[in-house]
Amino acid sequence: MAMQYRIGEFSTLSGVSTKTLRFYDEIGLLRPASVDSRTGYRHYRPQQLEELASILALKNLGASLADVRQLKSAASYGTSRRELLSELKNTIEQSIDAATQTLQCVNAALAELEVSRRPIPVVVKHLDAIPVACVRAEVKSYSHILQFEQELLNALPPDCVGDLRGVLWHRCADSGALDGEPFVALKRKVSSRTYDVKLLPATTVACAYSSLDDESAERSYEAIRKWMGIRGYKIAGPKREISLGQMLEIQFPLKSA
Amino acid sequence: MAMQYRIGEFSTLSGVSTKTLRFYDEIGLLRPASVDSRTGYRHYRPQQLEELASILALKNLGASLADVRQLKSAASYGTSRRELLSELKNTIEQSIDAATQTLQCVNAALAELEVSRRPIPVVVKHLDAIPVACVRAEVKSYSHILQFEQELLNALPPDCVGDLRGVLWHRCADSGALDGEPFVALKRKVSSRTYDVKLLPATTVACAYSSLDDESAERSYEAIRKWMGIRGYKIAGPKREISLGQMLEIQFPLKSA
DNA sequence: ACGACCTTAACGGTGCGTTAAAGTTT
DNA sequence: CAAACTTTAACGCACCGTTAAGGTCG
Repeated sequence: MAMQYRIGEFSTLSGVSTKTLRFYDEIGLLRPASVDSRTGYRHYRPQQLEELASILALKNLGASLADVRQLKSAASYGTSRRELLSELKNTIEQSIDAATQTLQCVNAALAELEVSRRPIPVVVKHLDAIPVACVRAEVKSYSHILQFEQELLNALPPDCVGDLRGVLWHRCADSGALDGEPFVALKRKVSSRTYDVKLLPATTVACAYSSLDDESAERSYEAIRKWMGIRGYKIAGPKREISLGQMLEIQFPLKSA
Repeated sequence: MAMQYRIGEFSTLSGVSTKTLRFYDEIGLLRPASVDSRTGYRHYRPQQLEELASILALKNLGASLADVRQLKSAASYGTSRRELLSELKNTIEQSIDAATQTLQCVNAALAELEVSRRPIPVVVKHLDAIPVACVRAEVKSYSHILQFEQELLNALPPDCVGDLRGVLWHRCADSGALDGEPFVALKRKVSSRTYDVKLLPATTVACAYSSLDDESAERSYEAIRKWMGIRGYKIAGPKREISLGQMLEIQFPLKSA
Protein backbone atom coordinates (compact mmCIF):
# COMPACT_ATOMS: atom_id res chain seq x y z
CA MET A 1 0.00 0.00 0.00
CA ALA A 2 1.40 3.34 -1.02
CA MET A 3 1.52 5.95 1.71
CA GLN A 4 -1.00 8.69 1.20
CA TYR A 5 -2.39 11.70 3.00
CA ARG A 6 -5.75 13.35 3.11
CA ILE A 7 -5.86 16.99 2.31
CA GLY A 8 -5.64 18.19 5.91
CA GLU A 9 -2.51 16.25 6.73
CA PHE A 10 -0.93 17.15 3.42
CA SER A 11 -1.75 20.74 4.25
CA THR A 12 -0.02 20.70 7.64
CA LEU A 13 2.94 18.81 6.23
CA SER A 14 3.39 21.26 3.38
CA GLY A 15 2.32 24.42 5.17
CA VAL A 16 -0.11 25.20 2.36
CA SER A 17 -3.76 25.76 3.25
CA THR A 18 -6.38 23.25 2.21
CA LYS A 19 -8.12 25.99 0.29
CA THR A 20 -5.01 26.62 -1.73
CA LEU A 21 -4.55 22.91 -2.37
CA ARG A 22 -8.12 22.62 -3.61
CA PHE A 23 -7.53 25.67 -5.75
CA TYR A 24 -4.36 24.20 -7.25
CA ASP A 25 -6.33 21.05 -8.01
CA GLU A 26 -9.06 23.07 -9.66
CA ILE A 27 -6.70 24.94 -11.95
CA GLY A 28 -4.79 21.78 -12.78
CA LEU A 29 -1.58 22.89 -11.11
CA LEU A 30 -1.31 20.09 -8.57
CA ARG A 31 -3.76 17.25 -8.92
CA PRO A 32 -4.06 14.82 -6.01
CA ALA A 33 -2.62 11.37 -6.73
CA SER A 34 -6.11 9.93 -6.43
CA VAL A 35 -9.63 10.93 -5.56
CA ASP A 36 -12.14 8.67 -3.82
CA SER A 37 -14.93 8.39 -6.34
CA ARG A 38 -17.57 7.96 -3.66
CA THR A 39 -16.69 10.65 -1.14
CA GLY A 40 -14.67 12.96 -3.36
CA TYR A 41 -11.85 12.95 -0.80
CA ARG A 42 -8.49 13.89 -2.25
CA HIS A 43 -5.43 11.76 -1.55
CA TYR A 44 -1.86 12.96 -1.88
CA ARG A 45 1.44 11.12 -1.81
CA PRO A 46 4.81 12.09 -0.30
CA GLN A 47 6.35 12.80 -3.71
CA GLN A 48 3.76 15.50 -4.20
CA LEU A 49 5.33 17.38 -1.32
CA GLU A 50 8.36 17.82 -3.51
CA GLU A 51 6.22 18.70 -6.49
CA LEU A 52 4.46 21.32 -4.41
CA ALA A 53 7.80 22.63 -3.18
CA SER A 54 8.95 23.15 -6.74
CA ILE A 55 5.77 25.10 -7.42
CA LEU A 56 6.23 27.27 -4.35
CA ALA A 57 9.88 27.87 -5.17
CA LEU A 58 8.94 29.30 -8.56
CA LYS A 59 6.10 31.28 -7.09
CA ASN A 60 8.51 32.82 -4.59
CA LEU A 61 10.62 34.01 -7.49
CA GLY A 62 7.63 35.92 -8.83
CA ALA A 63 6.22 33.43 -11.31
CA SER A 64 2.48 33.35 -11.79
CA LEU A 65 0.62 30.11 -11.33
CA ALA A 66 -0.08 30.15 -15.06
CA ASP A 67 3.67 30.35 -15.70
CA VAL A 68 4.31 27.39 -13.45
CA ARG A 69 1.57 25.32 -14.99
CA GLN A 70 2.89 26.10 -18.44
CA LEU A 71 6.38 25.07 -17.40
CA LYS A 72 5.14 21.69 -16.22
CA SER A 73 3.66 20.91 -19.62
CA ALA A 74 6.61 22.33 -21.51
CA ALA A 75 8.50 20.10 -23.91
CA SER A 76 12.05 21.15 -23.10
CA TYR A 77 12.21 21.78 -19.41
CA GLY A 78 15.64 23.39 -19.28
CA THR A 79 15.06 25.88 -22.07
CA SER A 80 11.67 27.11 -21.02
CA ARG A 81 12.77 27.33 -17.43
CA ARG A 82 15.63 29.53 -18.46
CA GLU A 83 13.25 31.69 -20.47
CA LEU A 84 10.88 32.01 -17.57
CA LEU A 85 13.62 32.98 -15.17
CA SER A 86 14.95 35.54 -17.63
CA GLU A 87 11.54 37.09 -18.00
CA LEU A 88 11.16 37.21 -14.25
CA LYS A 89 14.52 38.87 -14.01
CA ASN A 90 13.53 41.57 -16.46
CA THR A 91 10.22 42.12 -14.77
CA ILE A 92 11.85 42.47 -11.37
CA GLU A 93 14.51 44.82 -12.63
CA GLN A 94 11.89 47.02 -14.21
CA SER A 95 9.77 47.04 -11.11
CA ILE A 96 12.78 47.98 -9.01
CA ASP A 97 13.55 50.85 -11.33
CA ALA A 98 9.96 51.99 -11.26
CA ALA A 99 9.76 51.72 -7.48
CA THR A 100 13.00 53.64 -7.08
CA GLN A 101 11.60 56.41 -9.26
CA THR A 102 8.36 56.45 -7.33
CA LEU A 103 10.23 56.54 -4.06
CA GLN A 104 12.04 59.70 -5.12
CA CYS A 105 8.74 61.22 -6.11
CA VAL A 106 7.20 60.40 -2.77
CA ASN A 107 10.17 61.94 -1.01
CA ALA A 108 9.83 65.03 -3.16
CA ALA A 109 6.13 65.19 -2.34
CA LEU A 110 6.92 64.97 1.36
CA ALA A 111 9.48 67.73 1.06
CA GLU A 112 6.98 69.86 -0.80
CA LEU A 113 4.44 69.49 1.98
CA GLU A 114 6.89 71.31 4.23
CA VAL A 115 6.87 74.44 2.12
CA SER A 116 3.48 74.44 0.48
CA ARG A 117 0.15 73.80 2.07
CA ARG A 118 -1.49 72.69 -1.15
CA PRO A 119 0.91 71.20 -3.66
CA ILE A 120 -0.13 71.58 -7.27
CA PRO A 121 -0.86 68.18 -8.83
CA VAL A 122 1.02 67.33 -12.02
CA VAL A 123 0.09 64.40 -14.24
CA VAL A 124 1.21 62.88 -17.52
CA LYS A 125 -1.18 62.47 -20.39
CA HIS A 126 -1.05 61.27 -23.97
CA LEU A 127 -2.63 63.62 -26.46
CA ASP A 128 -3.78 62.72 -29.92
CA ALA A 129 -2.99 64.94 -32.86
CA ILE A 130 -5.43 67.81 -33.29
CA PRO A 131 -6.21 69.72 -36.49
CA VAL A 132 -6.09 73.42 -35.70
CA ALA A 133 -6.09 76.87 -37.19
CA CYS A 134 -3.58 79.26 -35.70
CA VAL A 135 -1.68 82.52 -36.06
CA ARG A 136 1.77 83.20 -34.73
CA ALA A 137 2.63 86.50 -33.18
CA GLU A 138 5.17 88.25 -31.03
CA VAL A 139 3.58 90.22 -28.26
CA LYS A 140 4.85 92.35 -25.47
CA SER A 141 2.39 91.24 -22.81
CA TYR A 142 0.42 88.16 -22.12
CA SER A 143 -2.96 89.84 -22.39
CA HIS A 144 -2.03 91.13 -25.79
CA ILE A 145 -2.24 87.64 -27.21
CA LEU A 146 -5.96 87.59 -26.57
CA GLN A 147 -6.49 90.06 -29.38
CA PHE A 148 -4.89 87.72 -31.85
CA GLU A 149 -7.06 84.95 -30.58
CA GLN A 150 -10.16 87.02 -31.22
CA GLU A 151 -9.01 87.90 -34.72
CA LEU A 152 -8.45 84.22 -35.42
CA LEU A 153 -11.94 83.35 -34.25
CA ASN A 154 -13.50 86.09 -36.31
CA ALA A 155 -11.69 84.96 -39.43
CA LEU A 156 -13.03 81.40 -39.19
CA PRO A 157 -16.43 80.14 -40.27
CA PRO A 158 -18.21 79.58 -36.94
CA ASP A 159 -19.49 76.12 -37.80
CA CYS A 160 -16.05 74.60 -38.10
CA VAL A 161 -14.67 75.83 -34.79
CA GLY A 162 -14.22 73.13 -32.20
CA ASP A 163 -14.42 73.53 -28.46
CA LEU A 164 -10.72 73.28 -27.82
CA ARG A 165 -8.60 76.40 -27.96
CA GLY A 166 -5.43 77.70 -26.46
CA VAL A 167 -1.99 79.08 -27.11
CA LEU A 168 1.33 77.55 -28.06
CA TRP A 169 4.30 79.25 -26.43
CA HIS A 170 7.53 79.01 -28.35
CA ARG A 171 10.82 79.47 -26.68
CA CYS A 172 11.85 83.08 -26.93
CA ALA A 173 15.45 84.06 -26.28
CA ASP A 174 14.44 86.13 -23.29
CA SER A 175 14.41 89.11 -25.56
CA GLY A 176 11.63 90.68 -23.63
CA ALA A 177 9.07 89.67 -26.24
CA LEU A 178 6.75 86.68 -26.06
CA ASP A 179 6.36 84.37 -29.03
CA GLY A 180 2.84 82.98 -28.83
CA GLU A 181 0.59 81.13 -31.26
CA PRO A 182 -3.13 81.05 -30.51
CA PHE A 183 -4.98 78.08 -31.96
CA VAL A 184 -8.46 76.65 -32.16
CA ALA A 185 -9.44 73.10 -32.97
CA LEU A 186 -11.17 72.52 -36.30
CA LYS A 187 -14.13 70.27 -36.84
CA ARG A 188 -13.60 70.17 -40.60
CA LYS A 189 -11.08 71.30 -43.18
CA VAL A 190 -10.77 74.95 -44.05
CA SER A 191 -8.12 77.06 -45.69
CA SER A 192 -7.23 80.73 -45.72
CA ARG A 193 -4.46 83.24 -46.12
CA THR A 194 -5.04 84.97 -42.79
CA TYR A 195 -4.21 81.96 -40.64
CA ASP A 196 -2.33 78.68 -40.75
CA VAL A 197 -3.98 75.29 -40.76
CA LYS A 198 -1.94 72.45 -39.34
CA LEU A 199 -1.93 69.41 -37.12
CA LEU A 200 -0.79 69.76 -33.54
CA PRO A 201 1.29 66.61 -33.26
CA ALA A 202 0.36 63.81 -30.92
CA THR A 203 2.53 63.96 -27.84
CA THR A 204 2.91 63.07 -24.21
CA VAL A 205 2.65 66.02 -21.87
CA ALA A 206 3.09 66.86 -18.24
CA CYS A 207 0.20 69.05 -17.26
CA ALA A 208 -1.13 71.12 -14.40
CA TYR A 209 -3.98 73.55 -13.92
CA SER A 210 -4.24 77.15 -12.84
CA SER A 211 -6.70 79.96 -12.71
CA LEU A 212 -6.46 82.73 -15.27
CA ASP A 213 -4.20 85.14 -13.39
CA ASP A 214 -0.51 85.32 -14.10
CA GLU A 215 0.56 84.51 -10.60
CA SER A 216 -1.35 81.26 -10.45
CA ALA A 217 -0.10 80.30 -13.90
CA GLU A 218 3.47 80.95 -12.90
CA ARG A 219 3.09 78.69 -9.85
CA SER A 220 1.81 75.92 -12.10
CA TYR A 221 4.66 76.42 -14.54
CA GLU A 222 7.09 76.16 -11.68
CA ALA A 223 5.38 73.04 -10.34
CA ILE A 224 5.70 71.31 -13.71
CA ARG A 225 9.34 72.31 -14.07
CA LYS A 226 10.15 70.91 -10.66
CA TRP A 227 8.17 67.77 -11.35
CA MET A 228 10.07 67.20 -14.59
CA GLY A 229 13.38 67.87 -12.96
CA ILE A 230 12.86 65.13 -10.38
CA ARG A 231 11.98 62.60 -13.03
CA GLY A 232 14.68 63.63 -15.47
CA TYR A 233 12.25 64.61 -18.19
CA LYS A 234 13.16 67.09 -20.89
CA ILE A 235 10.82 69.39 -22.73
CA ALA A 236 10.15 68.60 -26.38
CA GLY A 237 8.42 71.39 -28.22
CA PRO A 238 6.30 74.43 -27.51
CA LYS A 239 4.32 74.54 -24.29
CA ARG A 240 0.58 74.57 -24.63
CA GLU A 241 -1.97 76.51 -22.67
CA ILE A 242 -5.52 75.22 -23.03
CA SER A 243 -8.47 77.48 -22.21
CA LEU A 244 -11.03 75.85 -19.98
CA GLY A 245 -13.45 78.66 -19.18
CA GLN A 246 -12.33 79.95 -15.80
CA MET A 247 -9.31 77.71 -15.83
CA LEU A 248 -6.13 77.13 -17.72
CA GLU A 249 -4.45 73.81 -18.42
CA ILE A 250 -0.72 74.09 -18.91
CA GLN A 251 1.02 71.36 -20.88
CA PHE A 252 4.74 70.67 -21.35
CA PRO A 253 5.47 68.19 -24.15
CA LEU A 254 7.85 65.48 -23.00
CA LYS A 255 10.51 63.66 -24.90
CA SER A 256 9.14 60.18 -25.38
CA ALA A 257 12.28 58.69 -23.80
CA MET B 1 -24.16 79.20 -17.70
CA ALA B 2 -21.30 77.27 -16.16
CA MET B 3 -19.12 75.39 -18.61
CA GLN B 4 -19.60 71.67 -18.45
CA TYR B 5 -18.60 68.54 -20.28
CA ARG B 6 -20.25 65.25 -20.95
CA ILE B 7 -18.35 62.18 -19.94
CA GLY B 8 -16.79 61.56 -23.35
CA GLU B 9 -15.30 65.01 -23.69
CA PHE B 10 -14.16 65.00 -20.09
CA SER B 11 -12.54 61.66 -20.83
CA THR B 12 -10.55 62.93 -23.80
CA LEU B 13 -9.59 66.11 -21.97
CA SER B 14 -8.37 64.22 -18.94
CA GLY B 15 -7.02 61.16 -20.70
CA VAL B 16 -9.01 58.93 -18.36
CA SER B 17 -11.37 56.37 -19.90
CA THR B 18 -15.11 56.81 -19.56
CA LYS B 19 -15.27 53.45 -17.85
CA THR B 20 -12.84 54.63 -15.22
CA LEU B 21 -14.77 57.86 -14.74
CA ARG B 22 -17.99 55.93 -14.24
CA PHE B 23 -16.15 53.67 -11.82
CA TYR B 24 -14.82 56.64 -9.85
CA ASP B 25 -18.35 57.97 -9.69
CA GLU B 26 -19.63 54.65 -8.46
CA ILE B 27 -17.13 54.39 -5.64
CA GLY B 28 -17.64 58.00 -4.67
CA LEU B 29 -14.14 59.10 -5.61
CA LEU B 30 -15.07 61.67 -8.24
CA ARG B 31 -18.72 62.52 -8.54
CA PRO B 32 -19.83 64.47 -11.61
CA ALA B 33 -20.85 68.05 -10.84
CA SER B 34 -24.37 67.19 -11.92
CA VAL B 35 -26.40 64.37 -13.38
CA ASP B 36 -29.35 64.85 -15.70
CA SER B 37 -32.20 63.27 -13.78
CA ARG B 38 -34.01 62.23 -16.93
CA THR B 39 -31.27 60.74 -19.07
CA GLY B 40 -28.74 59.92 -16.36
CA TYR B 41 -26.03 61.76 -18.34
CA ARG B 42 -23.11 62.86 -16.18
CA HIS B 43 -21.83 66.42 -16.43
CA TYR B 44 -18.36 67.50 -15.35
CA ARG B 45 -16.84 70.95 -14.88
CA PRO B 46 -13.34 72.21 -15.66
CA GLN B 47 -12.37 72.35 -11.99
CA GLN B 48 -12.94 68.62 -11.82
CA LEU B 49 -10.05 68.20 -14.22
CA GLU B 50 -7.82 69.49 -11.47
CA GLU B 51 -9.56 67.34 -8.90
CA LEU B 52 -9.01 64.33 -11.11
CA ALA B 53 -5.38 65.30 -11.57
CA SER B 54 -4.87 65.36 -7.82
CA ILE B 55 -6.35 61.88 -7.64
CA LEU B 56 -4.11 60.58 -10.41
CA ALA B 57 -1.06 62.19 -8.87
CA LEU B 58 -1.60 60.30 -5.64
CA LYS B 59 -2.39 57.12 -7.49
CA ASN B 60 0.89 57.43 -9.36
CA LEU B 61 2.68 57.54 -6.04
CA GLY B 62 1.19 54.17 -5.20
CA ALA B 63 -1.85 55.20 -3.19
CA SER B 64 -4.93 53.02 -3.44
CA LEU B 65 -8.22 54.56 -4.49
CA ALA B 66 -9.47 53.91 -0.96
CA ASP B 67 -6.53 55.90 0.39
CA VAL B 68 -7.33 58.81 -1.88
CA ARG B 69 -10.99 58.79 -1.04
CA GLN B 70 -10.17 58.72 2.64
CA LEU B 71 -7.83 61.65 2.24
CA LYS B 72 -10.55 63.72 0.62
CA SER B 73 -12.83 63.28 3.59
CA ALA B 74 -10.07 63.75 6.15
CA ALA B 75 -10.37 66.51 8.71
CA SER B 76 -6.80 67.80 8.68
CA TYR B 77 -5.58 67.62 5.13
CA GLY B 78 -1.92 68.34 5.78
CA THR B 79 -1.46 65.82 8.55
CA SER B 80 -3.19 62.90 6.95
CA ARG B 81 -1.50 63.60 3.66
CA ARG B 82 1.84 63.44 5.38
CA GLU B 83 0.85 60.17 7.03
CA LEU B 84 -0.26 58.70 3.75
CA LEU B 85 2.94 59.68 1.99
CA SER B 86 5.01 58.24 4.83
CA GLU B 87 3.17 54.97 4.62
CA LEU B 88 3.66 54.87 0.88
CA LYS B 89 7.33 55.54 1.40
CA ASN B 90 7.65 52.63 3.81
CA THR B 91 5.71 50.33 1.53
CA ILE B 92 7.86 51.23 -1.44
CA GLU B 93 11.09 50.81 0.47
CA GLN B 94 10.02 47.40 1.64
CA SER B 95 8.99 46.33 -1.81
CA ILE B 96 12.30 47.48 -3.22
CA ASP B 97 14.16 45.47 -0.60
CA ALA B 98 12.02 42.44 -1.30
CA ALA B 99 12.45 42.78 -5.05
CA THR B 100 16.20 43.16 -4.68
CA GLN B 101 16.31 39.96 -2.66
CA THR B 102 14.15 38.17 -5.18
CA LEU B 103 16.33 39.39 -8.01
CA GLN B 104 19.40 37.85 -6.41
CA CYS B 105 17.50 34.61 -5.98
CA VAL B 106 16.46 34.59 -9.62
CA ASN B 107 20.05 35.20 -10.66
CA ALA B 108 21.18 32.37 -8.44
CA ALA B 109 18.53 30.12 -9.95
CA LEU B 110 19.75 31.02 -13.43
CA ALA B 111 23.32 30.28 -12.45
CA GLU B 112 22.27 26.95 -11.01
CA LEU B 113 20.60 25.94 -14.25
CA GLU B 114 24.03 26.06 -15.86
CA VAL B 115 25.44 23.41 -13.59
CA SER B 116 22.47 21.30 -12.64
CA ARG B 117 19.78 19.97 -14.91
CA ARG B 118 17.19 19.68 -12.18
CA PRO B 119 17.72 22.12 -9.33
CA ILE B 120 16.42 20.96 -5.96
CA PRO B 121 13.57 23.17 -4.79
CA VAL B 122 13.92 24.73 -1.35
CA VAL B 123 11.05 26.41 0.48
CA VAL B 124 10.39 28.06 3.81
CA LYS B 125 7.71 26.78 6.13
CA HIS B 126 6.42 27.59 9.57
CA LEU B 127 6.10 24.61 11.88
CA ASP B 128 4.00 24.41 14.99
CA ALA B 129 5.36 22.89 18.15
CA ILE B 130 5.06 19.08 18.27
CA PRO B 131 4.97 16.87 21.36
CA VAL B 132 7.40 14.01 20.84
CA ALA B 133 9.11 11.13 22.50
CA CYS B 134 12.80 10.77 21.68
CA VAL B 135 16.12 9.24 22.57
CA ARG B 136 19.47 10.84 22.01
CA ALA B 137 22.43 8.77 20.86
CA GLU B 138 25.86 9.00 19.38
CA VAL B 139 26.32 6.68 16.50
CA LYS B 140 29.11 5.86 14.13
CA SER B 141 27.04 5.48 11.00
CA TYR B 142 23.81 6.87 9.72
CA SER B 143 22.07 3.50 9.44
CA HIS B 144 22.94 2.79 13.04
CA ILE B 145 20.44 5.40 14.15
CA LEU B 146 17.60 3.28 12.79
CA GLN B 147 18.11 0.80 15.59
CA PHE B 148 17.50 3.48 18.17
CA GLU B 149 14.39 4.51 16.31
CA GLN B 150 13.07 0.95 16.48
CA GLU B 151 13.82 0.70 20.16
CA LEU B 152 11.95 3.93 20.74
CA LEU B 153 8.91 2.67 18.85
CA ASN B 154 8.93 -0.60 20.74
CA ALA B 155 9.10 1.18 24.06
CA LEU B 156 6.00 3.26 23.36
CA PRO B 157 2.36 2.18 23.68
CA PRO B 158 1.28 1.82 20.04
CA ASP B 159 -1.92 3.82 20.42
CA CYS B 160 -0.18 7.05 21.33
CA VAL B 161 2.27 7.09 18.41
CA GLY B 162 1.49 9.70 15.81
CA ASP B 163 2.28 9.50 12.12
CA LEU B 164 5.16 11.93 12.21
CA ARG B 165 8.65 10.67 12.94
CA GLY B 166 12.18 11.58 12.17
CA VAL B 167 15.59 12.45 13.56
CA LEU B 168 17.10 15.58 15.04
CA TRP B 169 20.75 16.07 14.14
CA HIS B 170 22.76 18.03 16.64
CA ARG B 171 25.94 19.73 15.72
CA CYS B 172 28.82 17.40 16.38
CA ALA B 173 32.36 18.72 16.50
CA ASP B 174 33.38 16.64 13.52
CA SER B 175 34.69 14.04 15.91
CA GLY B 176 33.77 11.30 13.53
CA ALA B 177 30.65 10.45 15.53
CA LEU B 178 27.11 11.55 14.72
CA ASP B 179 24.88 12.98 17.41
CA GLY B 180 21.34 12.05 16.44
CA GLU B 181 18.03 12.03 18.24
CA PRO B 182 15.22 9.95 16.78
CA PHE B 183 11.73 11.15 17.67
CA VAL B 184 8.11 10.25 17.10
CA ALA B 185 5.09 12.49 17.48
CA LEU B 186 2.77 11.71 20.38
CA LYS B 187 -0.99 11.74 20.19
CA ARG B 188 -1.35 11.87 23.96
CA LYS B 189 0.81 12.25 27.04
CA VAL B 190 3.03 9.43 28.17
CA SER B 191 6.05 9.19 30.41
CA SER B 192 8.87 6.75 30.83
CA ARG B 193 12.44 6.34 31.92
CA THR B 194 13.65 4.84 28.66
CA TYR B 195 12.94 7.91 26.54
CA ASP B 196 12.47 11.65 26.81
CA VAL B 197 9.17 13.41 26.30
CA LYS B 198 9.39 16.99 25.16
CA LEU B 199 8.02 19.60 22.80
CA LEU B 200 9.80 20.24 19.55
CA PRO B 201 9.64 24.03 19.47
CA ALA B 202 7.69 25.90 16.85
CA THR B 203 10.06 27.27 14.25
CA THR B 204 10.55 28.45 10.72
CA VAL B 205 12.52 26.09 8.54
CA ALA B 206 14.07 25.91 5.13
CA CYS B 207 13.27 22.51 3.72
CA ALA B 208 14.00 20.25 0.80
CA TYR B 209 13.29 16.64 -0.09
CA SER B 210 15.42 13.69 -0.97
CA SER B 211 15.14 9.97 -1.41
CA LEU B 212 16.48 7.70 1.32
CA ASP B 213 20.01 7.22 0.06
CA ASP B 214 22.91 9.18 1.51
CA GLU B 215 23.94 10.70 -1.77
CA SER B 216 20.56 12.20 -2.49
CA ALA B 217 20.29 13.49 1.07
CA GLU B 218 23.69 15.13 0.82
CA ARG B 219 22.66 16.94 -2.37
CA SER B 220 19.58 18.27 -0.60
CA TYR B 221 21.64 19.38 2.39
CA GLU B 222 23.95 21.21 0.05
CA ALA B 223 21.03 22.83 -1.78
CA ILE B 224 19.61 24.17 1.47
CA ARG B 225 22.97 25.48 2.60
CA LYS B 226 23.44 27.31 -0.67
CA TRP B 227 19.89 28.64 -0.57
CA MET B 228 20.43 29.99 2.94
CA GLY B 229 23.73 31.53 2.03
CA ILE B 230 22.21 33.59 -0.75
CA ARG B 231 19.51 34.93 1.52
CA GLY B 232 21.76 35.52 4.48
CA TYR B 233 19.91 33.12 6.74
CA LYS B 234 21.58 31.47 9.72
CA ILE B 235 20.75 28.11 11.19
CA ALA B 236 19.06 28.10 14.59
CA GLY B 237 19.01 24.72 16.23
CA PRO B 238 19.27 21.07 15.29
CA LYS B 239 18.39 20.02 11.77
CA ARG B 240 15.40 17.77 11.36
CA GLU B 241 14.93 14.83 9.07
CA ILE B 242 11.33 13.76 8.63
CA SER B 243 10.47 10.27 7.39
CA LEU B 244 7.94 10.22 4.61
CA GLY B 245 7.84 6.62 3.53
CA GLN B 246 10.14 6.46 0.52
CA MET B 247 11.19 10.04 1.00
CA LEU B 248 12.98 12.25 3.43
CA GLU B 249 12.22 15.86 4.26
CA ILE B 250 15.21 17.78 5.49
CA GLN B 251 14.60 20.88 7.58
CA PHE B 252 17.01 23.58 8.71
CA PRO B 253 15.57 25.83 11.44
CA LEU B 254 16.07 29.50 10.63
CA LYS B 255 16.74 32.41 12.91
CA SER B 256 13.52 34.40 12.88
CA ALA B 257 15.44 37.57 11.91
C1' DA C 1 -32.97 58.51 -39.75
C1' DC C 2 -28.17 57.60 -38.94
C1' DG C 3 -24.08 57.79 -36.30
C1' DA C 4 -21.99 59.12 -32.34
C1' DC C 5 -22.93 59.62 -27.98
C1' DC C 6 -24.79 58.10 -23.36
C1' DT C 7 -26.82 54.63 -19.76
C1' DT C 8 -26.74 50.26 -16.58
C1' DA C 9 -25.38 45.42 -16.06
C1' DA C 10 -22.28 41.75 -15.84
C1' DC C 11 -18.21 39.01 -16.66
C1' DG C 12 -12.96 38.61 -16.48
C1' DG C 13 -8.34 38.53 -14.34
C1' DT C 14 -4.91 37.08 -9.83
C1' DG C 15 -4.62 34.04 -5.91
C1' DC C 16 -6.47 32.69 -2.90
C1' DG C 17 -9.26 33.92 2.34
C1' DT C 18 -13.50 33.33 4.23
C1' DT C 19 -17.90 31.86 5.49
C1' DA C 20 -21.76 28.46 4.59
C1' DA C 21 -24.22 24.22 4.15
C1' DA C 22 -23.80 19.49 4.12
C1' DG C 23 -21.64 14.78 3.92
C1' DT C 24 -17.61 11.37 6.12
C1' DT C 25 -14.60 9.38 9.30
C1' DT C 26 -13.07 8.10 14.06
C1' DC D 1 -23.23 10.59 19.26
C1' DA D 2 -20.01 14.33 18.84
C1' DA D 3 -15.71 16.14 17.13
C1' DA D 4 -12.91 16.65 13.49
C1' DC D 5 -12.53 15.94 9.09
C1' DT D 6 -14.02 16.36 4.17
C1' DT D 7 -16.83 18.14 0.00
C1' DT D 8 -18.78 21.91 -3.37
C1' DA D 9 -20.39 26.59 -3.95
C1' DA D 10 -20.06 31.37 -3.80
C1' DC D 11 -18.69 35.95 -2.35
C1' DG D 12 -14.78 39.33 -1.62
C1' DC D 13 -10.62 41.99 -2.81
C1' DA D 14 -8.37 46.12 -6.52
C1' DC D 15 -9.04 48.40 -10.59
C1' DC D 16 -10.81 48.76 -14.02
C1' DG D 17 -11.17 46.54 -19.60
C1' DT D 18 -14.49 44.68 -22.31
C1' DT D 19 -18.49 43.30 -24.52
C1' DA D 20 -23.75 43.60 -24.58
C1' DA D 21 -28.16 45.55 -24.87
C1' DG D 22 -30.53 49.56 -25.14
C1' DG D 23 -31.83 54.93 -24.73
C1' DT D 24 -30.28 60.04 -26.38
C1' DC D 25 -28.34 63.82 -29.06
C1' DG D 26 -27.31 66.51 -33.38
